Amino acid sequence: MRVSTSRNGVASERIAGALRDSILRGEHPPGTRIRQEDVAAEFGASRLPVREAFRILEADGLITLVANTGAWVSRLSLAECEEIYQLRERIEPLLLGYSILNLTDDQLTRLEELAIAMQALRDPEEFLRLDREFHLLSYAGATTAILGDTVRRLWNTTQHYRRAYTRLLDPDGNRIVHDEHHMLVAALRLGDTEDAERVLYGHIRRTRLELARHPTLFDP
Amino acid sequence: MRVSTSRNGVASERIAGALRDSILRGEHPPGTRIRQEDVAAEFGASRLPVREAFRILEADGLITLVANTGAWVSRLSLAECEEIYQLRERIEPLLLGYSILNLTDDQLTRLEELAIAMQALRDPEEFLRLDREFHLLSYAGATTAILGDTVRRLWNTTQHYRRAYTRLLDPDGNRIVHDEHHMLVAALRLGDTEDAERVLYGHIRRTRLELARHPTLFDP
DNA sequence: TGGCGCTAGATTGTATCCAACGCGGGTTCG
DNA sequence: CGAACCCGCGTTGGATACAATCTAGCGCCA
Repeated sequence: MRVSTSRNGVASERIAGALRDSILRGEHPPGTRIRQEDVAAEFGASRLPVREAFRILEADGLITLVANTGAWVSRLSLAECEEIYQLRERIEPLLLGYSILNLTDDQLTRLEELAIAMQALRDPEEFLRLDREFHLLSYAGATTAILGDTVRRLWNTTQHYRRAYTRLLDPDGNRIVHDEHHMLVAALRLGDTEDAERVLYGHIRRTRLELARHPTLFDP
Repeated sequence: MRVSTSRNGVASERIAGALRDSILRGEHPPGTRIRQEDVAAEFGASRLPVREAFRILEADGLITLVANTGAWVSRLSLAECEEIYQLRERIEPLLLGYSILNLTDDQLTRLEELAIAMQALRDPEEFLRLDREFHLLSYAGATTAILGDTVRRLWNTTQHYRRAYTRLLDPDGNRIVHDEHHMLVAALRLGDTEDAERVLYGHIRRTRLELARHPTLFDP
């Protein structure tokens, strides 16, 4: 999965990238209004590239545009979030299958490091970062374009709720998450596609069920 | 699945919608360059809303933008098309599962009409239109937002290649397609989710394998 | 007192104008 | 004769200026 580097120096894409990152970092929680002029001033540009950036982010599902009215950071209901997780359950094993046989030894080593490092973390923000790196790295062997982009979009739209969930979690109580990560690494090392896909499926599914047990995360 | 009607009168979205339709109708085959000024003149607008429309269509995967250079109607390789079909195999049964129990009698009747009507058609263009209506209607009972949009995007990006494939097909030789459609309708009528999902999976998978037997469709 | 309509301000949508970038043809030099 | 460079044109990218639309707050009236 090719990580789309800031493809070119065009302002609208730079702005879209920076805005995306700041939303993913949680600097603008769902429901926050984003004004064109504010963003334009922040980046020293006119409102024109900002509008194009908004279109890009709308397509990413990160913001919601209403004509003649404005832009807001997208909000998910619990039902929508479950929908996305069910999508992920079915898609990500496929992507992993494309990736598994092309992972290098260095990447496998890094995956194992990440799985170990995550166990010791107490800061939810750090966990979120490493967990994202872990899973996206496990897809790095896939050369697919559409599939990879789709998965990354699903990760992005749910990032805020993953953060909220991680926050209220006991850092020591989610041992099963780490077990699953280690099982995944083991299967990847063996090149055991079937096992890797099944572990990943269960990992995502379990998270979906956990999320559903905390509906208040989705209250406005 | 809610069909997104032209949400509002904003020029950029009207233009995007009209351009999308004309691409889906095959008026601009993959690889065709699309100039901002031409489109602006066609719609009696300035280039500004056209640029926003391009961003929308780029996110749809219908056109490909290159900074400072231009926009082209997106082209798919065989590998990418297979990727999309594998995605569809996994996603559309899920969407169908959301839909099946909410389909009305009228919708089921219409589905049966479509399945019958398609058998008699000799014009590939007509077949394409009805086949699309058939499948999207079978998802009409689903209230999901993200899932429905994702599926529609996958249909849109592959539309041209479905057309090309349909064209070189003997109208009488694809009897199995119609059998599958009828089996699907029967399962939907019974509310047999498992059977409906399996038939749909096989339908999409078989089409993928057929496409793979015609690699020349994807030559530039 | 509560609901409705109106107006002023803010915010978004569009058009016109200028700058920057890429591509292609022609020329020149090895 | 071929290849590299350079310049000019066409196309896209961006900024400013103006029009259209929405929201919020106020006053009026039942």
